[in-house]
Amino acid sequence: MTRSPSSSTGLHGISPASAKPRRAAAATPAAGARRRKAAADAAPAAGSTQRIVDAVTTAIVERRLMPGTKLVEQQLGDLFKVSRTVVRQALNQLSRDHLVVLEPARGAFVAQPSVDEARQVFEVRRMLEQQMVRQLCAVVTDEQVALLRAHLVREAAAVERIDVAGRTRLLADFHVVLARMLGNEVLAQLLADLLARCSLIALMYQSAHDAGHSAEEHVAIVDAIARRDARAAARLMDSHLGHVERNLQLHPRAVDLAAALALA
Amino acid sequence: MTRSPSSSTGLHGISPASAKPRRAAAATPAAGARRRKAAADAAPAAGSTQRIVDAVTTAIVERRLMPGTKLVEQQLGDLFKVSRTVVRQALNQLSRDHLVVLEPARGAFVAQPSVDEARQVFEVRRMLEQQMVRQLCAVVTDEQVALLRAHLVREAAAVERIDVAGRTRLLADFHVVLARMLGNEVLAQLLADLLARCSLIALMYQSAHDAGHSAEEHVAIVDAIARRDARAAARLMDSHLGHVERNLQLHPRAVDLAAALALA
DNA sequence: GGCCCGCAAAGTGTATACAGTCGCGCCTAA
DNA sequence: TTAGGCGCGACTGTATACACTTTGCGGGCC
Repeated sequence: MTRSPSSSTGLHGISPASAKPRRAAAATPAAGARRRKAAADAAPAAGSTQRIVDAVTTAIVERRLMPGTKLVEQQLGDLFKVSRTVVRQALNQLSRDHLVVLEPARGAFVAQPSVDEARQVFEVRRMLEQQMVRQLCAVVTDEQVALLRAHLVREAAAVERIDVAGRTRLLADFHVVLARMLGNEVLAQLLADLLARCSLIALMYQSAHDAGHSAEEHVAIVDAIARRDARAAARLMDSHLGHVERNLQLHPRAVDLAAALALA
Repeated sequence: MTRSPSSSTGLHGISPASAKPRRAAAATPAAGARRRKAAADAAPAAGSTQRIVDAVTTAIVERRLMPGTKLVEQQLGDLFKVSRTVVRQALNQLSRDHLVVLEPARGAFVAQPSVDEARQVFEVRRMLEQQMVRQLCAVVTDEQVALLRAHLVREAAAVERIDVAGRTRLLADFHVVLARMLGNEVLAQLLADLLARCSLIALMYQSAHDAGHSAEEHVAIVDAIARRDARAAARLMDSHLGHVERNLQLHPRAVDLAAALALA
């Protein structure tokens, strides 16, 4: 199977499409040695298109681009010093990830996931991840459990030092790591997709997502996996996702706008 | 939420991306009020890009484009009377659906899913669909059951008259219809994605996929759903997917090429 | 005073032009 | 005869140019 040598087994940014090989700049003469990379953020030497995708993705996830914001092509092109052609490719990829919405002849906008969509995404996650941990209990090795615990340590550290960006990424990556341990790349990428959408959702409906609580629940899940207790692991994962979803303010939320307008 | 008014509730072609609004030709002068919808195949009056995506998708699924075939941009552009720009957008979408692989600076090729990938796709389908039918049993209405039975009738008819293309589409759509009945569009699109990949996989590793057998199993699943027997439905769905996967020749299959070469 | 029409600026959709890369065949030399 | 290098053709990647659509605004009309 011809797969490009990207995708180290380690965790990466949230950006869902980034996981795949995608595109590598070829014809750009001057694109060789642009290498900056702040933290563990955007892949440094990716193709022009991917660079834009990553930048916009992290910008959205880190709340620097609010939902509904219009993304003008020429504007982005100027910022990244590329032509609209490349920008359009990036926007297409982003729309594929449901992070931006393309309105024909009107432009690209940062997506505003509806409450329904949010619920549906969580529903799918519950289906997938419950089964995932259940199966993982059957095949997991002690070394893998150790890797999970190492991840939990990093999570705790990020929570401790109030590193919002890092902790968000780690909390999401936890779920992708679980998928990878099943050796199922398809599942992992699917989940990465869903997690990116979850980030955007959480961003819109966030009330007070207690990161510490999530981290604790991750610990409990890993404990269950370590005991190979499939039943408990599945139940814990289910309740974990339930907590995360319930922390969002999507449940009752102004059914009639009369009340909402009265407030304003 | 602002959703374009596409996506009638009815079933559509297999093409996974097609489900989404995507793109509607705007700048084309002659693109005003073309609305036809012949069978349920390729939408005739979609945007230029979508037209190409649909055409290539059905071409792949109907075995008119074999895996590994190179898709030259200019060539497609000539065929569809559009510029390479549009063709490239279409190829990008197709690569997003895993139906074609884009090799940087080399071109686009019809994907050749590996055995591993095939197994992973089926694994994910099993996870999703087992839970799906289980939940469906809890909420399904009698009318929905009637709709399912109607679908089964169409399946049987297609099997009867040996309409290969139609029957392939209907057998796949069955699963998407189930997803839609949960009211979960996210799940439905995810599943549509996976099903398109399955079509390509089946195409590569097809031994003797007995359509009649699949149709019968669909009947059994619907029966279980009609009885609201979640346990049985989940079990039947699992075994159904197991049968489909086992019918593919991916399991033992020439581990060392010595034997393969000896045969040749 | 309010509504409708038309115009101009901004922005998207598509086509075309150009630059760089890959692959293949030919030609040369051992 | 064969291995290796070189050049040319074909094709991809990117930038630019142009056509069309949308939209905000101002003036005329009711």
